[in-house]
This record gives sequence, structure tokens and C-alpha cells, in this order.
Amino acid sequence: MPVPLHEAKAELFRALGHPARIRILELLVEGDQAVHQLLARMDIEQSNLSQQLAVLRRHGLVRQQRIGGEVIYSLVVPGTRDLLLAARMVLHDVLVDGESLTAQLRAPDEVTG
Amino acid sequence: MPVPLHEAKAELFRALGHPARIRILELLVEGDQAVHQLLARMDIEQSNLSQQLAVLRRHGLVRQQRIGGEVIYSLVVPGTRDLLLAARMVLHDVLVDGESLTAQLRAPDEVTG
DNA sequence: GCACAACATGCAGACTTTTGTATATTCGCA
DNA sequence: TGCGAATATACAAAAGTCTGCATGTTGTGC
Repeated sequence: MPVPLHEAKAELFRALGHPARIRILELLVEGDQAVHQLLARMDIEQSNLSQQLAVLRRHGLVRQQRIGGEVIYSLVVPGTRDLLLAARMVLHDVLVDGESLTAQLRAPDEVTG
Repeated sequence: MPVPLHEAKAELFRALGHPARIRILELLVEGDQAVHQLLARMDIEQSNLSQQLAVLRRHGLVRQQRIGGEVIYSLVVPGTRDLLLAARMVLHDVLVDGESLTAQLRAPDEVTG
């Protein structure tokens, strides 16, 4: 590989490194959405949303599909959902407090959304 | 929530959005390591490594522990491993070709070459 | 106490990302 | 054919990131 894998992985994470893009992906996990639908749920400028969608597209995470006057976006890779879930768990553990948590070794408690 | 969760999640991803930091975490998944050990396996300036470690520390992903003349780093949250694995899967799917893959998942009949 | 090894931090220039405003493009419909 | 709704892109200022060099800090061994 000419480009080390770490580079690619880092780029993937950077693609997710923006609140708006996280939000978009989470909305798309719920199901495919037209741009104006996303916009309605996001408190962001229209052009900005479009830019963020472009970023996700460039990284191959979402796909666009023209239907009627709308453009429908959807997730390309199903694993995206798992990635977001994994992030949620890490985030939870880190926020709650990593140290006391590692001692506990995976409590079967539910993670709040 | 005062700070929307997306903000926090995005920050987590940004913390991972650098090749060196990915590499560090992957090395730490193998086991705890002193800074000079990491350095030996990373082709990076010492100060730079220190900075990247500081970033990971600030995000609560990594913990330091002084032993003798060395500083040993270790993962705070075990879930980090899963996060990296999830990322690897997404990355694989995206690289191999997201489109044909999801097509396959949705309509196993229509698979092109 | 001294010098040295192991890490950490301050700083500044180069580079990239972010975001709003303005402008294009595309499509459905009258 | 022209108009309006739905999206996309261009651009530039502001903000943030990255990285090497220089310098601090903190233990260790003598």
C-alpha cells in the first residue's frame, strides 16, 4: 500500500469529526432522507449542509439519488451504524470516568442515547 | 443537555483524526508502552509524539503512569479497541466499493461482475 | 550536587477547515 | 419556455491544526 492504513483510517475519523456530519449520519441511520428533510432537523445553513454532505460523499460514506425534485441521501456502508455505536460506548465510558469503569469491566447497564 | 451529544462525539472522532494518534492507540491495544517504545516504532519527532499523546490524554483516551525513569501509557477505555475495529470494517467496505456492496445486501440478485 | 536520560511544553510559520454570502445548476410544472 | 423550489458550488475571512525547534521539567545514577 502506498498510503499507510493509518492515514486512511485517520481520514475516515476526520470525516466524522464534525457535529453536523455526525448528526447527518445519525439521521440517515434512521432511514434515507431528502436534503430538505435533513435541513429541517438541523439548525444549519442550507449551503453549509450541502458542504457537509459533500464531505461525506467524498469519503464514500453516503450516496445521493435523485428522485423527483428531491435528492435523497442514504448510507453507503451499513457498518457506519456500528461505528457510531462504538463511539457512543467509548464516549460514555470516557465521560463517566474511565478509571472506575475499567475496574467494573463492562456493566450490563444500558447506555443512554 | 447543555452540550449536544453530537459535539462530544465529533470531538472524540477528531481526537482520532490523525495518523499518529491512530498508530499510538493501535500500539497501546497491543499492551502498555513507554514513550520511548512508542517513539521507536513510529518515525516521528519526539516532541510531536508528546503532543499527540497530550491530545489523547486531554480526551481521556489514554492514561500515563510514571514508573522509574519512564512514563508508561495505556488505554483508559477498553472499548477503544472495538472502535478501531469498527472503523476498519467501514474503511474496508468503503474502499472495496460501497456501492456494489450495499447493492448486494439489498438485492442479492442484481450483482454485477 | 551534577549531568544525563526521558518526557513535556511554548512558539510560530505553513497549511487546512469552517461558514456565510452570493451565485449556479437541475428539475417539475404551468 | 419560463418560473420557482431544491441543491450544489465558488469564494474569502476567520479559526483551527500540524510540526519542528528550542527550552522546561522531572527523575536517576554517580
